[in-house]
Amino acid sequence: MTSLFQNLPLPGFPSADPGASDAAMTAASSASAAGTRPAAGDGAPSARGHRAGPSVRDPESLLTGLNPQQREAVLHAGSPLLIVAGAGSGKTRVLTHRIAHLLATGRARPGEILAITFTNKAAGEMRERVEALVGPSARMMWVSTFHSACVRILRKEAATLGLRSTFSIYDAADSQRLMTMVARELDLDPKRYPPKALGARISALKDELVDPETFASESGAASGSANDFDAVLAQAYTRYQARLRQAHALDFDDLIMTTVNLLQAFPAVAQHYRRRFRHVLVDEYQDTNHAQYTLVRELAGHDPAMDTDETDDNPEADGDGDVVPGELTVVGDADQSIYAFRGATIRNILEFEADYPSARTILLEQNYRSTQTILSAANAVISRNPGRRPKRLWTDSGAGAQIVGYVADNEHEEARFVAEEIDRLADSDGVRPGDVAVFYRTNAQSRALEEVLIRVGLPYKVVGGTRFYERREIKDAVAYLRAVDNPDDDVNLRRILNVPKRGLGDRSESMVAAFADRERISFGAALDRVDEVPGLASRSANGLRSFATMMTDLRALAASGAGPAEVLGAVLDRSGYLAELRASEDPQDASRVENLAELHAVATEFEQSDPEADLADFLERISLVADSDQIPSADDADGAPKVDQGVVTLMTLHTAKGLEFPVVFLTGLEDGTFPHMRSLADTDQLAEERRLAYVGLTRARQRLYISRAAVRTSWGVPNEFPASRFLDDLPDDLLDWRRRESSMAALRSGAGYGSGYGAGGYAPGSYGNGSGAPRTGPAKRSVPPSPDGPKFGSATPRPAGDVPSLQVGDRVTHDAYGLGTVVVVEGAGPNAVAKIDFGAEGTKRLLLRYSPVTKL
DNA sequence: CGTGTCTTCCTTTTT
DNA sequence: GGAAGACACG
Repeated sequence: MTSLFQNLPLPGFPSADPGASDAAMTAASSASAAGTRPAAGDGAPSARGHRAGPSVRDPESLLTGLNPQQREAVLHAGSPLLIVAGAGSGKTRVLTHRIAHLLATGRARPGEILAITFTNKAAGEMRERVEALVGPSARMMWVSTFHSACVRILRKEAATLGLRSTFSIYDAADSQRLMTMVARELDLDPKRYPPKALGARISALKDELVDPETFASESGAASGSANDFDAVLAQAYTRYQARLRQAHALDFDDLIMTTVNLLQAFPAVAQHYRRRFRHVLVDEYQDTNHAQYTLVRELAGHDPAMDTDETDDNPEADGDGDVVPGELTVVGDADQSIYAFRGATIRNILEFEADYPSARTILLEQNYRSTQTILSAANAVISRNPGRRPKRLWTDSGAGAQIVGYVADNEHEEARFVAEEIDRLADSDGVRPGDVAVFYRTNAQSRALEEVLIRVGLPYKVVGGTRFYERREIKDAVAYLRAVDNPDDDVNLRRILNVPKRGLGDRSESMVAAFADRERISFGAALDRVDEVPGLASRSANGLRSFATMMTDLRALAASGAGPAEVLGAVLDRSGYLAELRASEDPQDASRVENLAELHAVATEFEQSDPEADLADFLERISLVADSDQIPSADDADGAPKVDQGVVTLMTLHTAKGLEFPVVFLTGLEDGTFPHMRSLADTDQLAEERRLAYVGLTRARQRLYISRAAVRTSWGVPNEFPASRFLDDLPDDLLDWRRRESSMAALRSGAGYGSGYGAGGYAPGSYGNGSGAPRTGPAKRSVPPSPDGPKFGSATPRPAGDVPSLQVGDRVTHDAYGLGTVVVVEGAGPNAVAKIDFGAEGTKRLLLRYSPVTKL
């Protein structure tokens, strides 16, 4: 989110940030934090570092307590710097001290610093910590996410690009709706060209800075030599961008790409920012994609092949010629790169030295977070990744407790174990709920955990998942606000046209749309001319007219200076949205009302923290909130008046990056769950899963638990999963298994089902330690399910030898789908995946080990 | 012509 | 077990 610098003036005119509360937007949990912050403009530091006035801090004192490498990283000057920071190696400390040192020595002024992080939370923390070191002047730095920084630049320079400075920002859901509209307009068969797939490809293209024209010519679409899909994609991309432009909107990827385009097309603009940002610092560099990488280069200046040292007292090259490049510092860890799926490329960090030949690299390997046991486990897992630069974390803080392992029969049992263990730790070690985090691979896994936590009464919070801003009622309300703010925002306008129901269906909508198309105006503009739209039934016309009037009135209200909260109130009122929900019997609708009240509270708070802000500012802020921005912090009282015990935090492994907890539960360690099914067949993806495991393991400070469920129900069907291959990598002596195998496995081996397993089978007691045996499912399909075991037999894994070896064209039969033909085979052996066409049943992608498929 | 229910996908991970 | 689209009904 953008809150931390919400009120910073645009580039070039530094002034104080009134300190808008950073935690205010933490979605559902928002209510608490804001009120405790200093009011806008009172100039008091919001954090602990109470140094009145422009504190001139002794630079030397900033080095105390740092190890030699950290110290070096703080002091380095004169060339690009890569800090390879292992997990828990004090990276944030180094970054903040480096910034503070720059300021304290006068090498930089606050306004000359641009620090980029991936999450707003990280940005807020960094700002607070620098401020604690050097005082309020720190507020003049730009500390923000890539996306927020780009929004700021784009709003300032909008005119240069012929863009409205009040452009809307489309989030993922908006983009997809727009893509669907585009696909329909182009009459695309949604089976062959799913809007989602098109959207994903377009997003990837933007990450690579490929614009529609370039794609059309490079893919051959322009010359007709492209394959079908690319030709369609080129068309869709072009149209999608046109629609965005027409709506005065940018999607997430545009924010970066457009900024890069701006800087590249207008050297004067680029120079302006280069002159301003003498120090560019990028956190989590391993997660940058190509567009972000280029953006950094544009902002920091290309490699200083020049070695004219940029001396301390002449940081400004006020020449008329090229600006002397600023100093670039990047921090990252290739082992923690977990966003390749969305375009991040490790290349950026691996080849930093090639990109910037004069770069200096500093390695931070000493870990200040975890016990040696935890680090050894993490090292063991990550060292299995091929082609990585060797790096070994170490600590001098001692071995600590063993890692506790647990094999549950199913996900409910697993959750019960987690809850009981948290309870036990509270009694025996005084562990508070707030000290504990539970991680999982996919959001869907949170459900079983939540059920148990509710039952035992442990306070918890799920971070991410069905996010506040993705709930239907919130999206609806926000769509209203967006449409009020930007009359040309077709996507949002059309979303709410018939919400709540006003008798305006597809028919009316498409007529208006057709009219808008013909007149080359936006949908919103067409609404204001309803009377000219041909062929409308009078009932529809009336409905449309009163809708248009309502929107006009709401816009007038917003223009008259009403704050976001007031506009929101008016929207909910006049649209009848609230009335409809209130009248409903559905208990779900009651909670929707509550959520809307929550949104209203957020808006009110926003208004109070910043009386100047208008609707557009509010919308911008809520567009850029991230999951990790809602992580409960210690001072986030969240309605707990008693001694603050905090709450257990549930989140995905991805969200967990950058965080640490005294106690960590890593759940769902099953092949197919984690590593995820869809990555089993691909080495690169598997390597990323392994890094994800590494990230998860290294979050723990003192205690680490790993667990798996033998049977896990995913979308209705209980499936049996074998132990995760990552468990094999953990040295036996680090582990204390509380339960080694599931009841079923014990039954099988104990009851003599073990014969016929061959080398791949499990001997009792050998669970989870690396015997080097090939990974196979422990199950034999003929075993009858136990009473509370899986009731659906179709997905029981089988020993490696049993997996049918299929070839394209083979005829097969499936227990549930019947006869089919193999279309594609991916991978081989136990992890082979086949696409099979079952005719009327459709084409399915099946992991053969789990599928009751028989070759005919 | 609009609304309600039935079916189909789905789920990696996110700014 | 959920949301979005397809289809049939009023």
